[in-house]
Amino acid sequence: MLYATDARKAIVAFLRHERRYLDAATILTHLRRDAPKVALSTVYRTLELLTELGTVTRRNVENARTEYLYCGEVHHHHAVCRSCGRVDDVACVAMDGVRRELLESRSFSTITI
Amino acid sequence: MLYATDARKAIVAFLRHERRYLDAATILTHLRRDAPKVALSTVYRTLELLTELGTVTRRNVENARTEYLYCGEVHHHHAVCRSCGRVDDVACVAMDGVRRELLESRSFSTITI
DNA sequence: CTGTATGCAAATCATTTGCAGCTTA
DNA sequence: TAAGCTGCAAATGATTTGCATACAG
Repeated sequence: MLYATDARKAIVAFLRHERRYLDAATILTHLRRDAPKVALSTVYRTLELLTELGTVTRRNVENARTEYLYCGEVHHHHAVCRSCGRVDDVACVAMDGVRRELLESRSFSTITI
Repeated sequence: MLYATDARKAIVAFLRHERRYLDAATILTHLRRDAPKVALSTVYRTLELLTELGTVTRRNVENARTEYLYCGEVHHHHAVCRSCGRVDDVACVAMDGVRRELLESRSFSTITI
């Protein structure tokens, strides 16, 4: 059984509010406001859990770091602004044309976007 | 001035032959055959250099690792096989349709693929 | 109460860096 | 020879793990 602890609530609430990719250390820093004694390891463990639950996605970036983004449970895609990092949801169906184009332009048998 | 050292020659030759993304440790292991005393730090420094020269591209993958791929100097794209990791070059022009599709499907003003 | 989560510190793992000695041009 | 490399070992930085304690259900 999963426990709804304060640390977890705080992390989810924060990620849900900040709709952009963030790394664990940054999340911890922002968390200090309300939950001052949360440990970095707890942030990592929670992010790992949320990723498994499908509530959060990760991406690997430069300098051997990982960034996390809240994205609910329904499958969709993201458009990320290169200057401010803001993330915009893109409906699944909106990618169909792109997929078709890729399939036609070359000899791919399968394409996963 | 750049020196054409044995370590560098061996690394470039190997990457050129293995047309897939590999991490530094793996490259070193394969290198041991001909050049047994090459250090891991030399592999990293060489990969860094080759990346700056545009001969190699990097990608960030799971577990805080970086993988490198030999790709010459001419700008192009890659199609990567998910099962064997083999890489196929995709001419720049072949991506134009994809770019156009993306521009039309949503309100992007700029797209870099 | 009992299974889960947490904080803390120590352990890992990939990558980087300092430096004295070795090579290439 | 001199500028550029190299290996080695130690330093770094992100992430993970062990463990005894604290907490949710």
